[in-house]
Amino acid sequence: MFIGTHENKVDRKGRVSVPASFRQVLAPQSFTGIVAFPSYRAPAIEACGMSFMERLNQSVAEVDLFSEQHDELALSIFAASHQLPFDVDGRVILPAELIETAGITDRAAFVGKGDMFQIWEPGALKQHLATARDRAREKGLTLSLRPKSGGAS
Amino acid sequence: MFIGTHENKVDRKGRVSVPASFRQVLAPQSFTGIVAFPSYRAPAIEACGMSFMERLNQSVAEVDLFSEQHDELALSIFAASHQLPFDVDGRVILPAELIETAGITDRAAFVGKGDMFQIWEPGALKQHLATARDRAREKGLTLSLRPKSGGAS
DNA sequence: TCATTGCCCATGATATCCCATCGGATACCA
DNA sequence: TGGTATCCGATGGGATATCATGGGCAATGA
Repeated sequence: MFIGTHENKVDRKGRVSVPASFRQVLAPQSFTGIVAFPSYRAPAIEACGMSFMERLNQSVAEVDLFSEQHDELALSIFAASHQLPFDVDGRVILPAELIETAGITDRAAFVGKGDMFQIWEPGALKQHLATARDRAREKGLTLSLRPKSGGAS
Repeated sequence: MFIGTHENKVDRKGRVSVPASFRQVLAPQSFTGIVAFPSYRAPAIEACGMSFMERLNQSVAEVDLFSEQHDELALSIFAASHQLPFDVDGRVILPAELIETAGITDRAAFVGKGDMFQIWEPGALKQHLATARDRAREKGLTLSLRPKSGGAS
């Protein structure tokens, strides 16, 4: 699972190290790299491993092929996504499009979210976390825990 | 899996490079090239590898997976399909018929849809993506994620 | 014969590989 | 306990491979 926050440098070539602990999560997967796409609701990059995308693809495949719904679903998931392979040292190059949506310049913050993680401009992340915490407190947000059975990983 | 959007140039001879990442997906298949046919509902070209066409063929044979209407649709797809072999450098020549349905001139945008991909005139794709995104949001399209193959998550 | 298609090579831009360095954390030793 | 050695992850930079693209030329077919 992707856990914790790690801030890394984006070098002059646009490369940034994916945190080692995140790479370990992805290590068993066939594609050695990440899949990244713009977040719908925040100025951030969402990212996951290839196997997560395969799960999404399976879900899409259950919708009738050539239906309008299938087309919309598939496009909204895959069109804006980028496959970012690791180099030998576990770095990726963030495409210009994603850099812009997140407002990233020379630093990038990786935030674990369990199955996925996000990549932020560090300042924007700090603000976002602060407001998120306040809102959660205001609303008194709670979480219902799933039962243990079923073999969660 | 076909992921992401790639815009390439159509040269004077009508050749266009299929994105390298798409070629890699097709590499293990027997036919080194793509299968393309006009989109049923959009001004675009639908495309996939030969093995996906074979799956389509099997699905048509098995009645329970496809309704009769889909059967007709699938047959018309086979009729309108073109096999487009790669040249040595991974380019294909789009037939005039497909060029016209998509309104392509000198640029072609390849957009991944998981098991398949589409080829668009870049401007038309941009519009289509915008409307598709709005529609998806309007309808509140959601996707029930399939459980991991190993167990519930 | 001409037009088209497929093969081959050249080119520029970019990404990838490979190696060196640096710093923090831990392990080790006296 | 203090000091040092070692490991590992992050970072920087030069050399190389890959990709998209353009053009020449030969094989093919009408």
